[in-house]
Amino acid sequence: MLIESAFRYPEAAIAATAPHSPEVAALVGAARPCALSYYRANEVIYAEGDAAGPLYLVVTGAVRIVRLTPDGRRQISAFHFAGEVFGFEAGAEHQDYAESVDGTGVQVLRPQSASGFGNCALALALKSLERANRHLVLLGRLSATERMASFLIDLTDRQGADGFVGLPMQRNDIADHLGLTFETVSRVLRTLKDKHLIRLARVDQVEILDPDGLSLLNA
Amino acid sequence: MLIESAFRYPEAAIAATAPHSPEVAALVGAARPCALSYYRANEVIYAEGDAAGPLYLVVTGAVRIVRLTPDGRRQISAFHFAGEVFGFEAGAEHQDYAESVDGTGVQVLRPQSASGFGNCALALALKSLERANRHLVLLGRLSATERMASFLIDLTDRQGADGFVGLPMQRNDIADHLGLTFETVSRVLRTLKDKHLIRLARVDQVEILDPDGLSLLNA
DNA sequence: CGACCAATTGAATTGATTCAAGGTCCGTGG
DNA sequence: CCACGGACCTTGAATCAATTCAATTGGTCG
Repeated sequence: MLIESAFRYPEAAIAATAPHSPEVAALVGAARPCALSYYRANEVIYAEGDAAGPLYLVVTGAVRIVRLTPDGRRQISAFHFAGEVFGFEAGAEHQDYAESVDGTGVQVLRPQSASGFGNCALALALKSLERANRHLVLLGRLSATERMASFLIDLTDRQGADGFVGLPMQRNDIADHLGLTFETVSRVLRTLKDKHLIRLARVDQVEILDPDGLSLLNA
Repeated sequence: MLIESAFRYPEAAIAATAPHSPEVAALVGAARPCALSYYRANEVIYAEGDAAGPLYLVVTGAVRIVRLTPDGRRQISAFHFAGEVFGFEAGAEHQDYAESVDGTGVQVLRPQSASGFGNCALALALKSLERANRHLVLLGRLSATERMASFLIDLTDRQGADGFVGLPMQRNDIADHLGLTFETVSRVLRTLKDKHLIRLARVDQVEILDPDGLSLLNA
């Protein structure tokens, strides 16, 4: 949907491979070695209509998975960070877009032994399904504040950080992920700040001051 | 969550097996024969915390998949009808409830050959994922009217009916699936009726008068 | 420095909810 | 057979959370 070129990068430019979960390690083992691609911000990794098949491992950076309504409204079904796998598709063609959020290194995974790959893929597909199902609750039943609290807690858990959470995506992306407008995202962050639950160290970095307080808002 | 007993029923009481999709047929082939259970309305098929593993094939009736927030708000992540498979779970324990909506026959599927079963399961798990992702767009970005139109079109497609759609679940269930209140569901159905897009033959049966008109509202 | 894009903040609007009556349907018991 | 009770559904009026519209501020890059 945006700029298209995805040029190769010297592997050295990509940070040391993130530690993988057992499921990801198994999948990588069952895949044959493929290109490691680097994308700058807002490039298309695959588009709606592209042939599905290979999976993708995020090595560095962040990826957003995007669906558009016919009239252009946007829903980001998920973000993926280093160590996570995306690209699952039921049919022959992708129904969504995968785009880099920031500078992003992506490893393509193609099946080596068909059966082994499939079995590893199942575990990860089920994780994606679980994620999606939890997000359905968020979109269907949580208030704006609760959505943001959930999102921040989720990011904290996945980034395994020290109380700081990176927000590499812009407010608009967060809004389209949480089913809100970017103005509301901005306002909610302000109220969380006013309640001393978070601190906005930078526009793209949040410090979690009170994880328990945030959890109470979570749902 | 509700009444617990699930008694066995004579197989004859259950209508002739619905024609299965190729994926479902393959899964049934790779499963060892297991109990066919009958549930009356609003019984629990599995609960949050129950051990995951087996899959379930809906033979007759309808099933709802439910998640609850800590304070009791409810999101129905999916409905399943005859010929559909549910019960996918990433971890060892279910994170949601499966409940019968009306009188429902369910076939339990347990792996016979581990690998064959897993490969068949992947295709169906991906279908569930695709469904969930489409529902994310509905919850995140569609208006109440659009949600209802989408829901009715989806049911039409899945029930393969002649312009009539059964609504075996009550308004409250529809609301908790579409992220609305039951009053809003009622009101939206009224406005669709006033626009001559549908007719409420009975409270649980909708006639689609103008599929194209509905599709225009779809998104 | 100036231009541009993203983020914040404020004020007015609105779609959906909440609260509150009724109405309909159906099974049960007199 | 019909009256009653309860569960579900419909409809109306008032409210509210989030959006829309509109500036303004902040940050980055040539």
